[in-house]
Amino acid sequence: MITVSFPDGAKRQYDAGVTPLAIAESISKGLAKKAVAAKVNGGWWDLSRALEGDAALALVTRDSAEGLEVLRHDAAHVLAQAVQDLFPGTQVTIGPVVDDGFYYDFYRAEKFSSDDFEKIEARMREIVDLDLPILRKVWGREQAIAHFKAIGEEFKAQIIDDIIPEGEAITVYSHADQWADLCRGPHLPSTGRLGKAFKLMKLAGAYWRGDPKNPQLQRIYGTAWADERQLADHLHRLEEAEKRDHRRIGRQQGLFHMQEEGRGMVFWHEKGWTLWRTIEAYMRRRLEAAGYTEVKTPQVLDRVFWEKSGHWEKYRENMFVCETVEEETLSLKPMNCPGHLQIFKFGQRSYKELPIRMAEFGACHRYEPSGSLHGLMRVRAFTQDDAHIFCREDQIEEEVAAFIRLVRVVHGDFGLQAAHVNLGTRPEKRAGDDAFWDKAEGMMANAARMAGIEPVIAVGDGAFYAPKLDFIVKDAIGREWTCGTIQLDYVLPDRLGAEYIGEDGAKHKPVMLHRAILGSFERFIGILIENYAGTFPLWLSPVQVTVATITSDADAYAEQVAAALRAAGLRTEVDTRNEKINFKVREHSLARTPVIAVVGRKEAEEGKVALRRLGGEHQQVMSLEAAVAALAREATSPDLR
RNA sequence: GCCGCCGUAGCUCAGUGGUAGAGCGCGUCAUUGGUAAUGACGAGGUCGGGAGUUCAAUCCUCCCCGGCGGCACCA
Repeated sequence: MITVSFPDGAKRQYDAGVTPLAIAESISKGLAKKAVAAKVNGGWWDLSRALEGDAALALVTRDSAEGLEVLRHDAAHVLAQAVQDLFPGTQVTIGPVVDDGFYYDFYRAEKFSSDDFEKIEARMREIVDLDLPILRKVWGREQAIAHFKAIGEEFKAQIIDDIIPEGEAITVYSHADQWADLCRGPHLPSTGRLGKAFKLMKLAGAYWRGDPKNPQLQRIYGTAWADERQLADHLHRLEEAEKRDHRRIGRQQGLFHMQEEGRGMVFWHEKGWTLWRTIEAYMRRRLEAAGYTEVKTPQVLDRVFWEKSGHWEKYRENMFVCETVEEETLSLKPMNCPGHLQIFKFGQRSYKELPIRMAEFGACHRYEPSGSLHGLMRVRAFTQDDAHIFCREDQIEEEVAAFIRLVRVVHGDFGLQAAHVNLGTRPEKRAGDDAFWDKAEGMMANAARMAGIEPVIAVGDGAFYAPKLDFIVKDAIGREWTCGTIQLDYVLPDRLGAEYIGEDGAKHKPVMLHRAILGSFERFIGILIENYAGTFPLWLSPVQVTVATITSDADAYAEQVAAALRAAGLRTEVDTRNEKINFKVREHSLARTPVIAVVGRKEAEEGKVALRRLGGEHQQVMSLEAAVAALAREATSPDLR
């Protein structure tokens, strides 16, 4: 007999060799049905794998996050079997679980097409219906390599050879005797338990082990859920997210466009640019209040300059380089930092001036790989809300902490919820010894704690010269975006010879903090469009009020109303077209105008306006003065409230 | 950059080996209507670009460009 203890503290006796599935059945039929795997003494365990000794057992059910992972992993295996059944000669590689689903990478000379999905899904459903038992076997290393080589699975053999450490048990899971895959597990007791709430989603290319020098594989993505309802919900969420796509809304609302002669470059139309300028004016005020000064540095600088900064050597591939008729070689700036250092170095600096917080809305150009471009999210010409804080080492923590507080306020003002803060620690390839990194990472973590935040450690994610903090926010539908960063830098000030005179009269090197809150205006506006789904709050909306007339008798009065609103700083348009009010209301509502001020003969006579809020069903009739005052108050930027 | 898919009117999309269609939008005219579509008429396309096959290509083939989804990249 063995003793099995449960998460709630209960203990029960079973015969040795009992399986978690049998235990689940002994507790309740429902539990047994919902179970997909188990945790034994904290580690994953198959439901059908016998327990030989005392154990702490937790059953994992299909409706839990961990249970879904097991399901998805099995879905990947069933996909792989289906593909190999239908397309003999296809080699399998790996098939992990990802957010919302799974994928499997295949190697096959012929191309898959999404037209094949239907056939593959049908075969997957057959495999589920067959309810094949999933069997776990432990093999010796040589046996496993020999087996996979013998059946032509070169990639699998390579995984064992290269990735799995000597001495580690090699487990193979099979679907009855039909199909087998190298896998760590755990897996369901049989394929029937997977259910049919899965769907193949898309086809993509991927490199074997992520390296472009390796063979190109074909990746099939799928999604899988505990039941049909969850699958339907997921597909619905995808549709909703697509409706928020900033490229679509940007076109619909006339915010911006891009065209092929300027890949990765944005043509900002009037409304989009208004949004930009509103954000910029807001940021300028926030920065000024936080003790920043603003500068502007050249767009194009000589090659020699970039050689000194190190960019010519390290960043050349991403730079837009141009030649002049006088045979100079110049480059558009990919970053603002070297420029800011020139301003710092101009004349002599005293420790009394530090910290210097030097901001620039710096327009940068980077030659990004063509395949990485994506709407406003990844562009080749962008404007950073950049700043560099030059300070003494003992000022770092305080500056970083103050920055974190500023970031939080700004993100909140744009309706973005703080998710977490990542501390990127020492990468493999790095400058500086361990003592330096210990100290630098410690300072960043400390600063975060000073601002009331426990950072999440992102191992190896730091810059090569120092650690950084990245700020992750959540948008209105729960998607996460990395927005805002602060990076420590001892290297560049040194390399470009920045110094200040200390209290002791000697020269010292300043430390530099690179930081951005929005990142780039382009990307941030893209995020905002998706966060608000194009329905911007009043203070941000490119058009805040549209004055719409009912009859042409009110045209003159409408202009008067608009003039009063504009005088109060409200971005106002007038619609005196010869159209019915229904038509105008519909059109301006679809255009997401926050306020429609309707004026007809009655309002003109009484000096009133009828305000209709976007999405609202009622109108508020009030005097023009009252409307102007109310709207002006509501439209106030959050930093001025 | 690599792999796959896609490219028809301003937008969303249908369609055929015999030089094209819808809805919305746009223009003109009529209509002055009280809170989510007034009606009539009209204009608008080298079917992404180039080459090839064919009596004939928007349709088939190849190359190029671009878009989309991934991968890789993001000192």
